[in-house]
Amino acid sequence: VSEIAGELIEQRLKRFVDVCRCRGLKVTHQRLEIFRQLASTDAHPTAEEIFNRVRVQLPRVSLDTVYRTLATMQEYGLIARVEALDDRGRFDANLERHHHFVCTECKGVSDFYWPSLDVIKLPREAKKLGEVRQICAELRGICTSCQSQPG
Amino acid sequence: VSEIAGELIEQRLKRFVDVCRCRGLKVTHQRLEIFRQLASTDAHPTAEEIFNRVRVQLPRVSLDTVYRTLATMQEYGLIARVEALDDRGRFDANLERHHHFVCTECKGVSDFYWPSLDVIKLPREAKKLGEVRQICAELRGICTSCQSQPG
DNA sequence: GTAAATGCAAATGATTTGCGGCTGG
DNA sequence: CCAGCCGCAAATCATTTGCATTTAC
Repeated sequence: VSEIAGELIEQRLKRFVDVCRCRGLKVTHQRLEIFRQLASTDAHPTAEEIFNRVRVQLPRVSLDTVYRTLATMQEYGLIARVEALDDRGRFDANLERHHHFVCTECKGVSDFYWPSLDVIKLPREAKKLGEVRQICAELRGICTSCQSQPG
Repeated sequence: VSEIAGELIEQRLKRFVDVCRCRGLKVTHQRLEIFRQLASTDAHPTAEEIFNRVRVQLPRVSLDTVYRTLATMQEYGLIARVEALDDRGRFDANLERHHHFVCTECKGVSDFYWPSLDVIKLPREAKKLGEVRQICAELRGICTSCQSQPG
């Protein structure tokens, strides 16, 4: 979990605004701020975490707007929804093909890249199940942060 | 999604009863029937689906008992909980190390085995995130059944 | 007999929705 | 202007919990 470069945030925001304009989505303060918060982190926040951050800038925003906005953004391919180990949905503005490391201790999710997985040979048995479009890897283990702070 | 051999079901039930006895879990009708239903399918049913099947044999069973029982069984390593594409939890009596094929159309989950994934070289980047204990692969695509029945 | 398990009903927590008012284009 | 968006409050859906009763061992 680290900072996202301001340059990358700007680039993501630009694309966001462009896509909204092209597709007829209104660029409201709420949508901008929700997207900005998501684009500024790689921590895969939940809707509630995003809500709490957006609140600082827009105190009148409501949690249901955050949910509605995240759902809309996902529909339009502007963000991704991550299925994590705990029950709540988590969101991600990183749309580059990547995989997840999930800490079984703190439930934190980190991204990593693994291009060779896209050209790996699948077991015959798997191919028989259907047409495979994507291979998603999830590494489970203990993150460095949890290793250093036992308990 | 196919039938499970009666022999395998019996084997799973035997282990279930043995583990319950050893660990002091009472072998109730409800627990037996819930486990039997789960051991008899590879369709990764939800709690509600299991409830509906168990109901046929035990009409007085309640949904909360099914939830409680599934949670207990998971704690004792008797079954596994599967995180799927939709929101509800799904359960599995197959405890052999395996991976999942998820159909993005019908949300169905199928098991397959991929032993070579356990000895694969991880990207350096991934190793830096923490101690990897397990690699879980999820293949996403269209299952043969959805391919043949378009719509 | 007794602790654990169950059924019932009510609570919870995340997410969704109906609706009247607000606002970006 | 006005369709789309928002905030509010109430609904929904999966899952959990408190409690009195029943049951496996």
